[in-house]
Amino acid sequence: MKKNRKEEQLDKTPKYTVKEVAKIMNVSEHTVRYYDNEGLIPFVTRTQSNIRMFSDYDLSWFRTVHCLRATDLSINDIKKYIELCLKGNKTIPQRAKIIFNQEKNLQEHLKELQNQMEILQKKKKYYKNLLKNKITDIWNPYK
Amino acid sequence: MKKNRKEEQLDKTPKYTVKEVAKIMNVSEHTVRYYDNEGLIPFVTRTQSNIRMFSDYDLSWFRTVHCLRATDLSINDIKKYIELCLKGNKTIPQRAKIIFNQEKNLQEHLKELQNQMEILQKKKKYYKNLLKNKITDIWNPYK
DNA sequence: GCTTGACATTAGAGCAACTCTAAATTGTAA
DNA sequence: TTACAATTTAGAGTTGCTCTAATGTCAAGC
Repeated sequence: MKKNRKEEQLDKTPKYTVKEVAKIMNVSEHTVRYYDNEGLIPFVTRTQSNIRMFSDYDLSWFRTVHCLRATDLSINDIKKYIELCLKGNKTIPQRAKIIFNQEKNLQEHLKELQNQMEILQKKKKYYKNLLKNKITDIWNPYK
Repeated sequence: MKKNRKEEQLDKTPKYTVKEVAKIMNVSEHTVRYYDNEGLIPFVTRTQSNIRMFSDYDLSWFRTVHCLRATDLSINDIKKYIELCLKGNKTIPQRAKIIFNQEKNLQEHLKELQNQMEILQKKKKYYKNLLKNKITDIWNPYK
């Protein structure tokens, strides 16, 4: 009872190498090191022979970074967000603003991509017809 | 009757400056010149004082380029696609392959973005609660 | 005619976010 | 102990813009 309180539930014992994190998160090892070097994952530890080891807790930071990056927030702005997180509860309004804004941006981006998808599908149809030798006599701008 | 045949319907008279194209296509003027310099819009003409003037026909090429770019095809691959278009009907199978592949990639990208949207919305909810002072005692990884 | 201002042009520098390479180090296996 | 696989770093390279500086063109106002 009364587990699931605060951060304690996320395991902080080092478990995963760069390679494993890369695989789990579906990014390149280069990218994992790059994010760490940029200070985006704040508490990554090293073995005595200087090898990065990520805990589940580190992974949860990485997931946040990955989400923000995948939705096109700049590395610099992600860094600012992480730093706000580290400053505690008083930065909640600022962080909230960033997240709300990010959701709005993604909404718009998704809409745009869905438009492009329609165009692509018209092109697809056009080529399918061409390949079936139904030469489309009418000019089709979806080349 | 019998209009709408082949390419003839697209007006090739120069009409739009770089600035106007930028506005119509919602990209920067730099980008318009960059695409033209890279040879992605094949028939752009110039005034006697060397100013680019785009026709509706040029715009239709630009729209194709824009669609492919917006769905993350590289400049180089777009160039290849345009060159295939210019080589006529014998390149239809190669072009079709590019478009089909592009549609598949976009499908996957959209799915990924929709996943990220779910995560963002959980974060949003989390922050909304925090701002309402409903302190979430339970640790929420969506910081 | 001359200047001023508004646009265009170019070459090339700058930038973000990777991506890759080379050289060094370490740990493990034969 | 020698070979290998994996890791580290600094730094160079790449892509796709983005911006700047220098130059050119043209119409309007004095």
